[in-house]
Amino acid sequence: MSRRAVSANGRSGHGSQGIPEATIARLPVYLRVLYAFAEQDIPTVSSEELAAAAGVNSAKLRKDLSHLGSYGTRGVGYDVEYLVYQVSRELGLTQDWPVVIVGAGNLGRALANYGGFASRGFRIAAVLDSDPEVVGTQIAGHGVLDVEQMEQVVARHRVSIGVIATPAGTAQAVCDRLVATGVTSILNFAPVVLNVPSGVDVRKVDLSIELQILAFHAQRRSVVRVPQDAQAVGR
Amino acid sequence: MSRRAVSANGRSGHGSQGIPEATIARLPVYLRVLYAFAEQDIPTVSSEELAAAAGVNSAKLRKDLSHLGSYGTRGVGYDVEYLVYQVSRELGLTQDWPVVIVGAGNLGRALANYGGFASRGFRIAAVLDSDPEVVGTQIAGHGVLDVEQMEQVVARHRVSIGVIATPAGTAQAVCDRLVATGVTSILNFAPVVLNVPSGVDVRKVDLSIELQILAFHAQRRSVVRVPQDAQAVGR
DNA sequence: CCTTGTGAAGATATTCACAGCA
DNA sequence: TGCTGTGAATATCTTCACAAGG
Repeated sequence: MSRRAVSANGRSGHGSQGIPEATIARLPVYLRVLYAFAEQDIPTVSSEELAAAAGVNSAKLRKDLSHLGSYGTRGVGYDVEYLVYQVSRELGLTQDWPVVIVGAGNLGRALANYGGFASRGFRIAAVLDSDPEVVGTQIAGHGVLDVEQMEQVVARHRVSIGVIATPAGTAQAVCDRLVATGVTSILNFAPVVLNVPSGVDVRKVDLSIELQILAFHAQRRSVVRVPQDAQAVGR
Repeated sequence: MSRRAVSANGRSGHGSQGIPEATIARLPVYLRVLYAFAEQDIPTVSSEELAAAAGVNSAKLRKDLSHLGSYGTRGVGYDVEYLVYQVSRELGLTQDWPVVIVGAGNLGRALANYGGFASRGFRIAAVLDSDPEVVGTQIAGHGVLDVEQMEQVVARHRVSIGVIATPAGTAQAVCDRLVATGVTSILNFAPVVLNVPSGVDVRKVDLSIELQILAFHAQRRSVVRVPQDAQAVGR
């Protein structure tokens, strides 16, 4: 799956320390499901219900949540509102994260228009591109700026998260430049392995890798006909 | 990380059996790097070189490759061409995978235009949408078809991989319908947990989850100033 | 009672370190 | 000699199963 750079054992000084990476990766899913429960005005959920909705088993969910603290009530379950707050806080979503998107092609446009982007904590500070044809056009309410303005944009909006949606060929150069301006978290959609100095966190989203993993399993299925129930599914 | 449904221990009859899931997830990266070496006409690579380019450590790379067989030469390294072939074969990329994309919004368009899509094994059989405004328009050389034609398209092109690029609200319905027509591998871009019967493999790509994981680490970094070298990076 | 929180067991994954072979 | 392939050691993650507690 994805790339992780920072070793994540910074051991925070306050309450919770050393939350496992695998747990971190699931918290956003729990959070989304919790919001769904909240919207239906459901006040409390059991680990069983939450787990089912999130597609994991309940022991795992309980252990995950136990890393944040003891926020449940035995015999009852978890208070939805309260847990939303605690998970949000743990993920750092109680603060605002200005994001800069580099690359205003099809993908950049899709990202800028993606609803879940603006919601809950993330805000597009700017969309940048190097193509003079594209610079100046309007995308999701943002005028596309020239990539030359990266330094000013990052400084002015205190951007710490950069999204790379450029072609593979320019991704490393864009990345270097983002890092040079002080961006320390990068989400990379270009199909290349980025080289970054230590202290910079890179995550990768790669369509073709996902497809290839699917192909592997599909092939496997068609080669050996799997016995009826030698399969497990995420509920 | 991502979701995996099939338990993947089908134990194939021929040479290789039981390749770990973590290894499978890295093979596409190795493959991409190998292609880059091949393009530069480099005939052989050591595990050290390959690992560096792929952003992993060399012991891991060697162990990964050892699951496919003994394709290296001690004292020399791996033959690039040969390894490309072996990895491709293992991933099932020596055959053609027709893919149907459901949802022709910004994201669907971006996916259809994504170059790496058409390359190496994957072929867009059709792009479907339910919006009469969109049906009939042209995307990346494909006329958008009505989602009502899903069954015919899947049958005619023997599609086994479906990509869901619809809004969250309709994703489950689209998924159910794909499954009903016989699609057993699904790549989901909608921010929902899909329910599928056993035997169907779902992978999820979720922008906002990746952002939230980045936010967690970014917050962590800003709260506790990490000692200079208590960090490890993917090269 | 019912459900959380968690030690302990088990399963996977990573890394080390070196034997074995070209 | 140099690099692969791999047992053994370690670290991480998942699952079980039950004590603790509202």
